[in-house]
Amino acid sequence: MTVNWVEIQDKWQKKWADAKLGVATVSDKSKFFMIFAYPGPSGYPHVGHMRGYSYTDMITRYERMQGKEVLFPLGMHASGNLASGFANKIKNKDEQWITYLRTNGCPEETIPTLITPEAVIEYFNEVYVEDYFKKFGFLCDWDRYTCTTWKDYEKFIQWQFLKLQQKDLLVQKPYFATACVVHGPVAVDPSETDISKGGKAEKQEYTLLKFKFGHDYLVAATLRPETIYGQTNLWVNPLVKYVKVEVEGQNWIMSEQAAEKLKYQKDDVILKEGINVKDLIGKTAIAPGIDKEIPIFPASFVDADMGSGIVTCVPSDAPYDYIALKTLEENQTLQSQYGLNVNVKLIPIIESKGYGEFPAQEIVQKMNITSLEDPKLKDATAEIYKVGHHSGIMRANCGIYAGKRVEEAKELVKQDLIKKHKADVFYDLSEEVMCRCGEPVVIKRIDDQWFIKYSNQELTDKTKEHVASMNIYPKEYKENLPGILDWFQDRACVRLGNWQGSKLPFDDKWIVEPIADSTLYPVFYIISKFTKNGTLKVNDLTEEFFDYVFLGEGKGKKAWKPIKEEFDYFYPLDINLGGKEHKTVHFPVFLMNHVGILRKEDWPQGIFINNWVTGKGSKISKSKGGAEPIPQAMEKYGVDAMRLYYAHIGSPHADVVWDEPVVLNYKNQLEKIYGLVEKLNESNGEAKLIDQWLISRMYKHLQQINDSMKEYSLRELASIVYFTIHEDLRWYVRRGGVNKEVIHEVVSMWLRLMNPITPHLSEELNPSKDLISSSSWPQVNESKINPNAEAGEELIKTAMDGMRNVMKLAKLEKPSTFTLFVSDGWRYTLFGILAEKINETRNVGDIMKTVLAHESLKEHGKDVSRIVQSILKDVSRLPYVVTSREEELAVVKEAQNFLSQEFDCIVKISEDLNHEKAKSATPGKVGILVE
RNA sequence: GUGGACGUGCCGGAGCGGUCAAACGGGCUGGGCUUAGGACCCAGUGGCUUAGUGCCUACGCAGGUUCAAACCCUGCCGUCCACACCA
Repeated sequence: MTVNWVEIQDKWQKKWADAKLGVATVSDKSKFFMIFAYPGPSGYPHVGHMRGYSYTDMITRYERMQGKEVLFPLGMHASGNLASGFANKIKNKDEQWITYLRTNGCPEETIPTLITPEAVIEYFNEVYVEDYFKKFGFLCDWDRYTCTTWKDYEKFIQWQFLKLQQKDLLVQKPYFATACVVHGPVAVDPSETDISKGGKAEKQEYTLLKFKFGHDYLVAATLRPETIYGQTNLWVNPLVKYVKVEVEGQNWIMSEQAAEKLKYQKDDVILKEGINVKDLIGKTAIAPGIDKEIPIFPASFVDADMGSGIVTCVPSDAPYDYIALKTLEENQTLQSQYGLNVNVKLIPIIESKGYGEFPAQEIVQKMNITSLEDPKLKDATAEIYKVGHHSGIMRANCGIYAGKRVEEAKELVKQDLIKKHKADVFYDLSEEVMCRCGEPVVIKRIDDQWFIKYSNQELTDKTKEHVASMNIYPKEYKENLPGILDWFQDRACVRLGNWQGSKLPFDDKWIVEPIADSTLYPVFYIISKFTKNGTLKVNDLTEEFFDYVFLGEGKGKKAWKPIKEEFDYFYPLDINLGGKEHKTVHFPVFLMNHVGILRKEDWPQGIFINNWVTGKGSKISKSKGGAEPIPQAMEKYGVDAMRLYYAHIGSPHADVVWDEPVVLNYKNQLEKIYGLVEKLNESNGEAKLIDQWLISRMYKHLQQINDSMKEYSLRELASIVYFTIHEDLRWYVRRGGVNKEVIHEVVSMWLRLMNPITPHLSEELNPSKDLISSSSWPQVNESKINPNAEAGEELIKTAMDGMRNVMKLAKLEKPSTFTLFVSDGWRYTLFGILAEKINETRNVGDIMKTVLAHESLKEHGKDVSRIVQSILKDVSRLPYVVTSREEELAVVKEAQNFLSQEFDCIVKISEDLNHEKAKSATPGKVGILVE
């Protein structure tokens, strides 16, 4: 059978739109407001993105069916430089990107127009909504769609920053930013949106040690200031060009490259002259902190691009230093070339776990490293650094730091040296980074950088307290959040340069940085409706207006009343859903801005974290595949199959792998269901015993679903609806169920349960005119839950198994006659004394307590455990409620009918309780005799 | 480094102290249907078995708590993720 999914999708999406199902208005119902972290215009959404988005639609559909007034709005986070990055690639006719646009269905004539950020944003505003969200069946309130680069949004952000300032949550202080030498600040991260190279680079804080050298200073950059006590000499590289520069009135000597970088971090770095390396080697300098004169030696491993191009040598704890020293000691030619007499004694300074006095020496010997070229040196350094940092204790010769942990001493030594002007701070990148424009990226000091004061103790405490009352899924994240909030420090919130975004209201050279302008925005969906429909003009969005609507301050104009009413109705936000990448930045700032600015009753109520869809064996990415374009995927699998895949393949809070055959399986499953429902609809027959079973099962499933949906366990919902119920219905059909009324009742329930995950299928299979998407969730009817009916089916299944087994053993192809011996099991009463307890509770622990407490069982002594186990097994098999033997036999009669058909043979029932087969049968089951 | 998560059958993944040789899918094997393939339907899929759903061995490794542990505790090994102008 083939189902035309595309046609079905289009048909129902149109009907939903016509019925305006997504439109949210103030009503007397209770409300449900949910969003997902809006996307940015970085490209087309891929199968990974659609996962979390789909969850939002599933949850809001579920809540809508619970009778809530649902607000599910959407927007585009276009701030930052994603759009300009995108536009630049098209402008530069980047083949890869143009192909990417084509494969994703961008019309040929549109491609050349996407050369400005504005055009890119506009294009994606359209594409996201029309080709992705609507096509995925999302029931959003499109009247509220917003984009962060629109004028009305800017007004809102400016208000937000005014409030932050008024609440003293903004501060200006120096900042060391990663910046392109031409374009200003850029983001250095693995996604490489701003840069063309070096995404993995880290900003490292070096301590710049100043070695007195005559009237000048040699400056050596180190990541381990605490090791100054072990310094034996300085390293310079004879092949590196060194220069003398004037910095803050002093002369510093460093590599030319370092001086270049330092210009961005210090004022007035004036180049004075080049230095001849030969004038350095063999001389001495005064080491800071220990005030000791140490020699300057040559070493080839010193890199002009790293740090200052001068390295202080600590051979006891730095493998490179140790090997370099060894090499030099053994190289008499080199020594005499520079007139050196190298005879260095190692100084033990750190007590590292598992190592002796000289960890560097030890590890180098252990790893058999003899040359500076050995790549293992890197690992050795990392290992020593790790052990030293982690477990190290400063030894007795380390002055006032003796006995302190390395971790602690590091910071103290640094601070102390800086205070005494014997050191400075220098930032550098751990590897080379290039801007998209081809210029190098450096670390640049910005003096008047604005920060949001997330370190504010009151704000942090209030937020932590609020988190405790929130609904957060998964719960592990709820436990982590307080820690994250404590750790969260002040964060730069504006940037200089040509970015998309809102201007800072009181200092308009700054553009609000994209993370800072996406923190409080759920409130804006209240406003966007009115700016879009013309009720509000951009100029109406004054501080007074926002204060009135969002904070309830002031009297407000009459025209603002309905807007405030909407805000008061829909706020607070019930759930904000976002990927796990948002855990440490987006969600904390989202919370803190709400807490910092809004009234307590408007603080968010919930967070839902969804994990990723990964490619097979690797992260999903545009180049590596796995990023199957959605339009093609929708056609190939159908939207419902994809939604079901998302819901069922794994917990929302675990990563899953995008695996085509698996998605096809889900499509297949849906088609099986489609076929089954069609077949069921043709049924028109008698009521049978099995009807009660089916109805009972359905209500039990519903109960279970309702239970798990309290936590939005979409996987559980999917599992029951698409697999367990499907299986039940197949059994129903197999057992000859044909009751039209029952089928109608069950299918109608089933379709409604399907709506959150596969809305199109549910509508398509619905015979009635009313939309399932606007119907209500089925109600549990406990009186229809019938344990006896279920027990009966259990018996039939067991008898079937038994018969099959017996046939196999007797090697019978087709026996003529079976006799079923009904054991006395239904009234079987484990040890007599337990009967009451078992009837009272099915809880094994409770039964257990009775067993253990009972005198007469003590005789079983040491073997209690075993007895307990056997009792428990029997408990589990006792089919629910003890009834009369007549009822028992009625069920067996049912089995008799069914089994004789199934096996095409004669099935008899014997009531002979003394027959050996009846006696040997497990309680609650049947003994079987075959002839 | 800091913080977090995870490790179950041929595979994906349930189970979160007793109804567990382990749901549900997939794969594989056998049977049915069919001209054939696909789809669909049925059965089987740790080992041994005196056949009684009985015994044994299993849920990364090693211990511990308990009448009872895949599930709780401790240590170890391994995998993955987030860490601040990327949203």
